[in-house]
Amino acid sequence: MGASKSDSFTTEQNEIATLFKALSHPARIAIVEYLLKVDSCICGDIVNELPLAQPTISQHLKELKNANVIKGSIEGTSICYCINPSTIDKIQHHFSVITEKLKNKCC
Amino acid sequence: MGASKSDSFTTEQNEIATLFKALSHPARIAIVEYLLKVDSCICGDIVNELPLAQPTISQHLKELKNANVIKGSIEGTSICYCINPSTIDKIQHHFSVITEKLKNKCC
DNA sequence: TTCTTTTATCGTAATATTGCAATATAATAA
DNA sequence: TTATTATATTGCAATATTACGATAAAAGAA
Repeated sequence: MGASKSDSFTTEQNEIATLFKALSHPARIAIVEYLLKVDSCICGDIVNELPLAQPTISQHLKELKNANVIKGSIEGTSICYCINPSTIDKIQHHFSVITEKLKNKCC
Repeated sequence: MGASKSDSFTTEQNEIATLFKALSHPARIAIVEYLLKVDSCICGDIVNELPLAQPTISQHLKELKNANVIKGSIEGTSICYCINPSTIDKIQHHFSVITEKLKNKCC
């Protein structure tokens, strides 16, 4: 074996895990931070900003897009990527539920 | 190549990525959810709860512990695992910073 | 049209993750 | 002491991820 047994878990568990996986690489964190810094941007900017080759960044952008962390829209010759606020909300909600459950509990 | 170029990114970027990586597997999400449900628990409970073999769960617990998502303390013959609230706080803070930056911005 | 720019995809090598059987370790019970 | 119970570690096969050179595709410029 070696593949994760995703069938054995709920859809919700798989979804939130997929979301976290999208954010589990420093390059993708750096991309999100850069998008936040400049609000929206052209992909070429990211290629100049990060110490990775263009195909690698394109691949990371694809993963972030698949997980709905970012959105991309064609703008002339290049593509404008930006953060998808609803996904950020979703993650934040997940943690606020955890925080709520942690209240009045100790170990 | 194949290894992630973590040297090329900041310590903070690597730290938060490592945290997300710990939460990027449905089994580990299920473990966190179970710990929240019962507050604290004995590892054996988790083995009975999840559709994975004992060594696999032990491995997932180790990863969660390494990332400080959970804490484990010896309690007689078994080990009591529970959520580490400060790590949850750290992640939540990360997202509140993002949410703050997203305000007054649009794409 | 051809050239240039921007981004995506393909192919592939290096490395990491996942899962589990077998085994080891540690602590209590008999 | 020898079980028994609970958890960890080892070793390994299957699979996934990461990175990038080469190449393709798409769109505007000359």
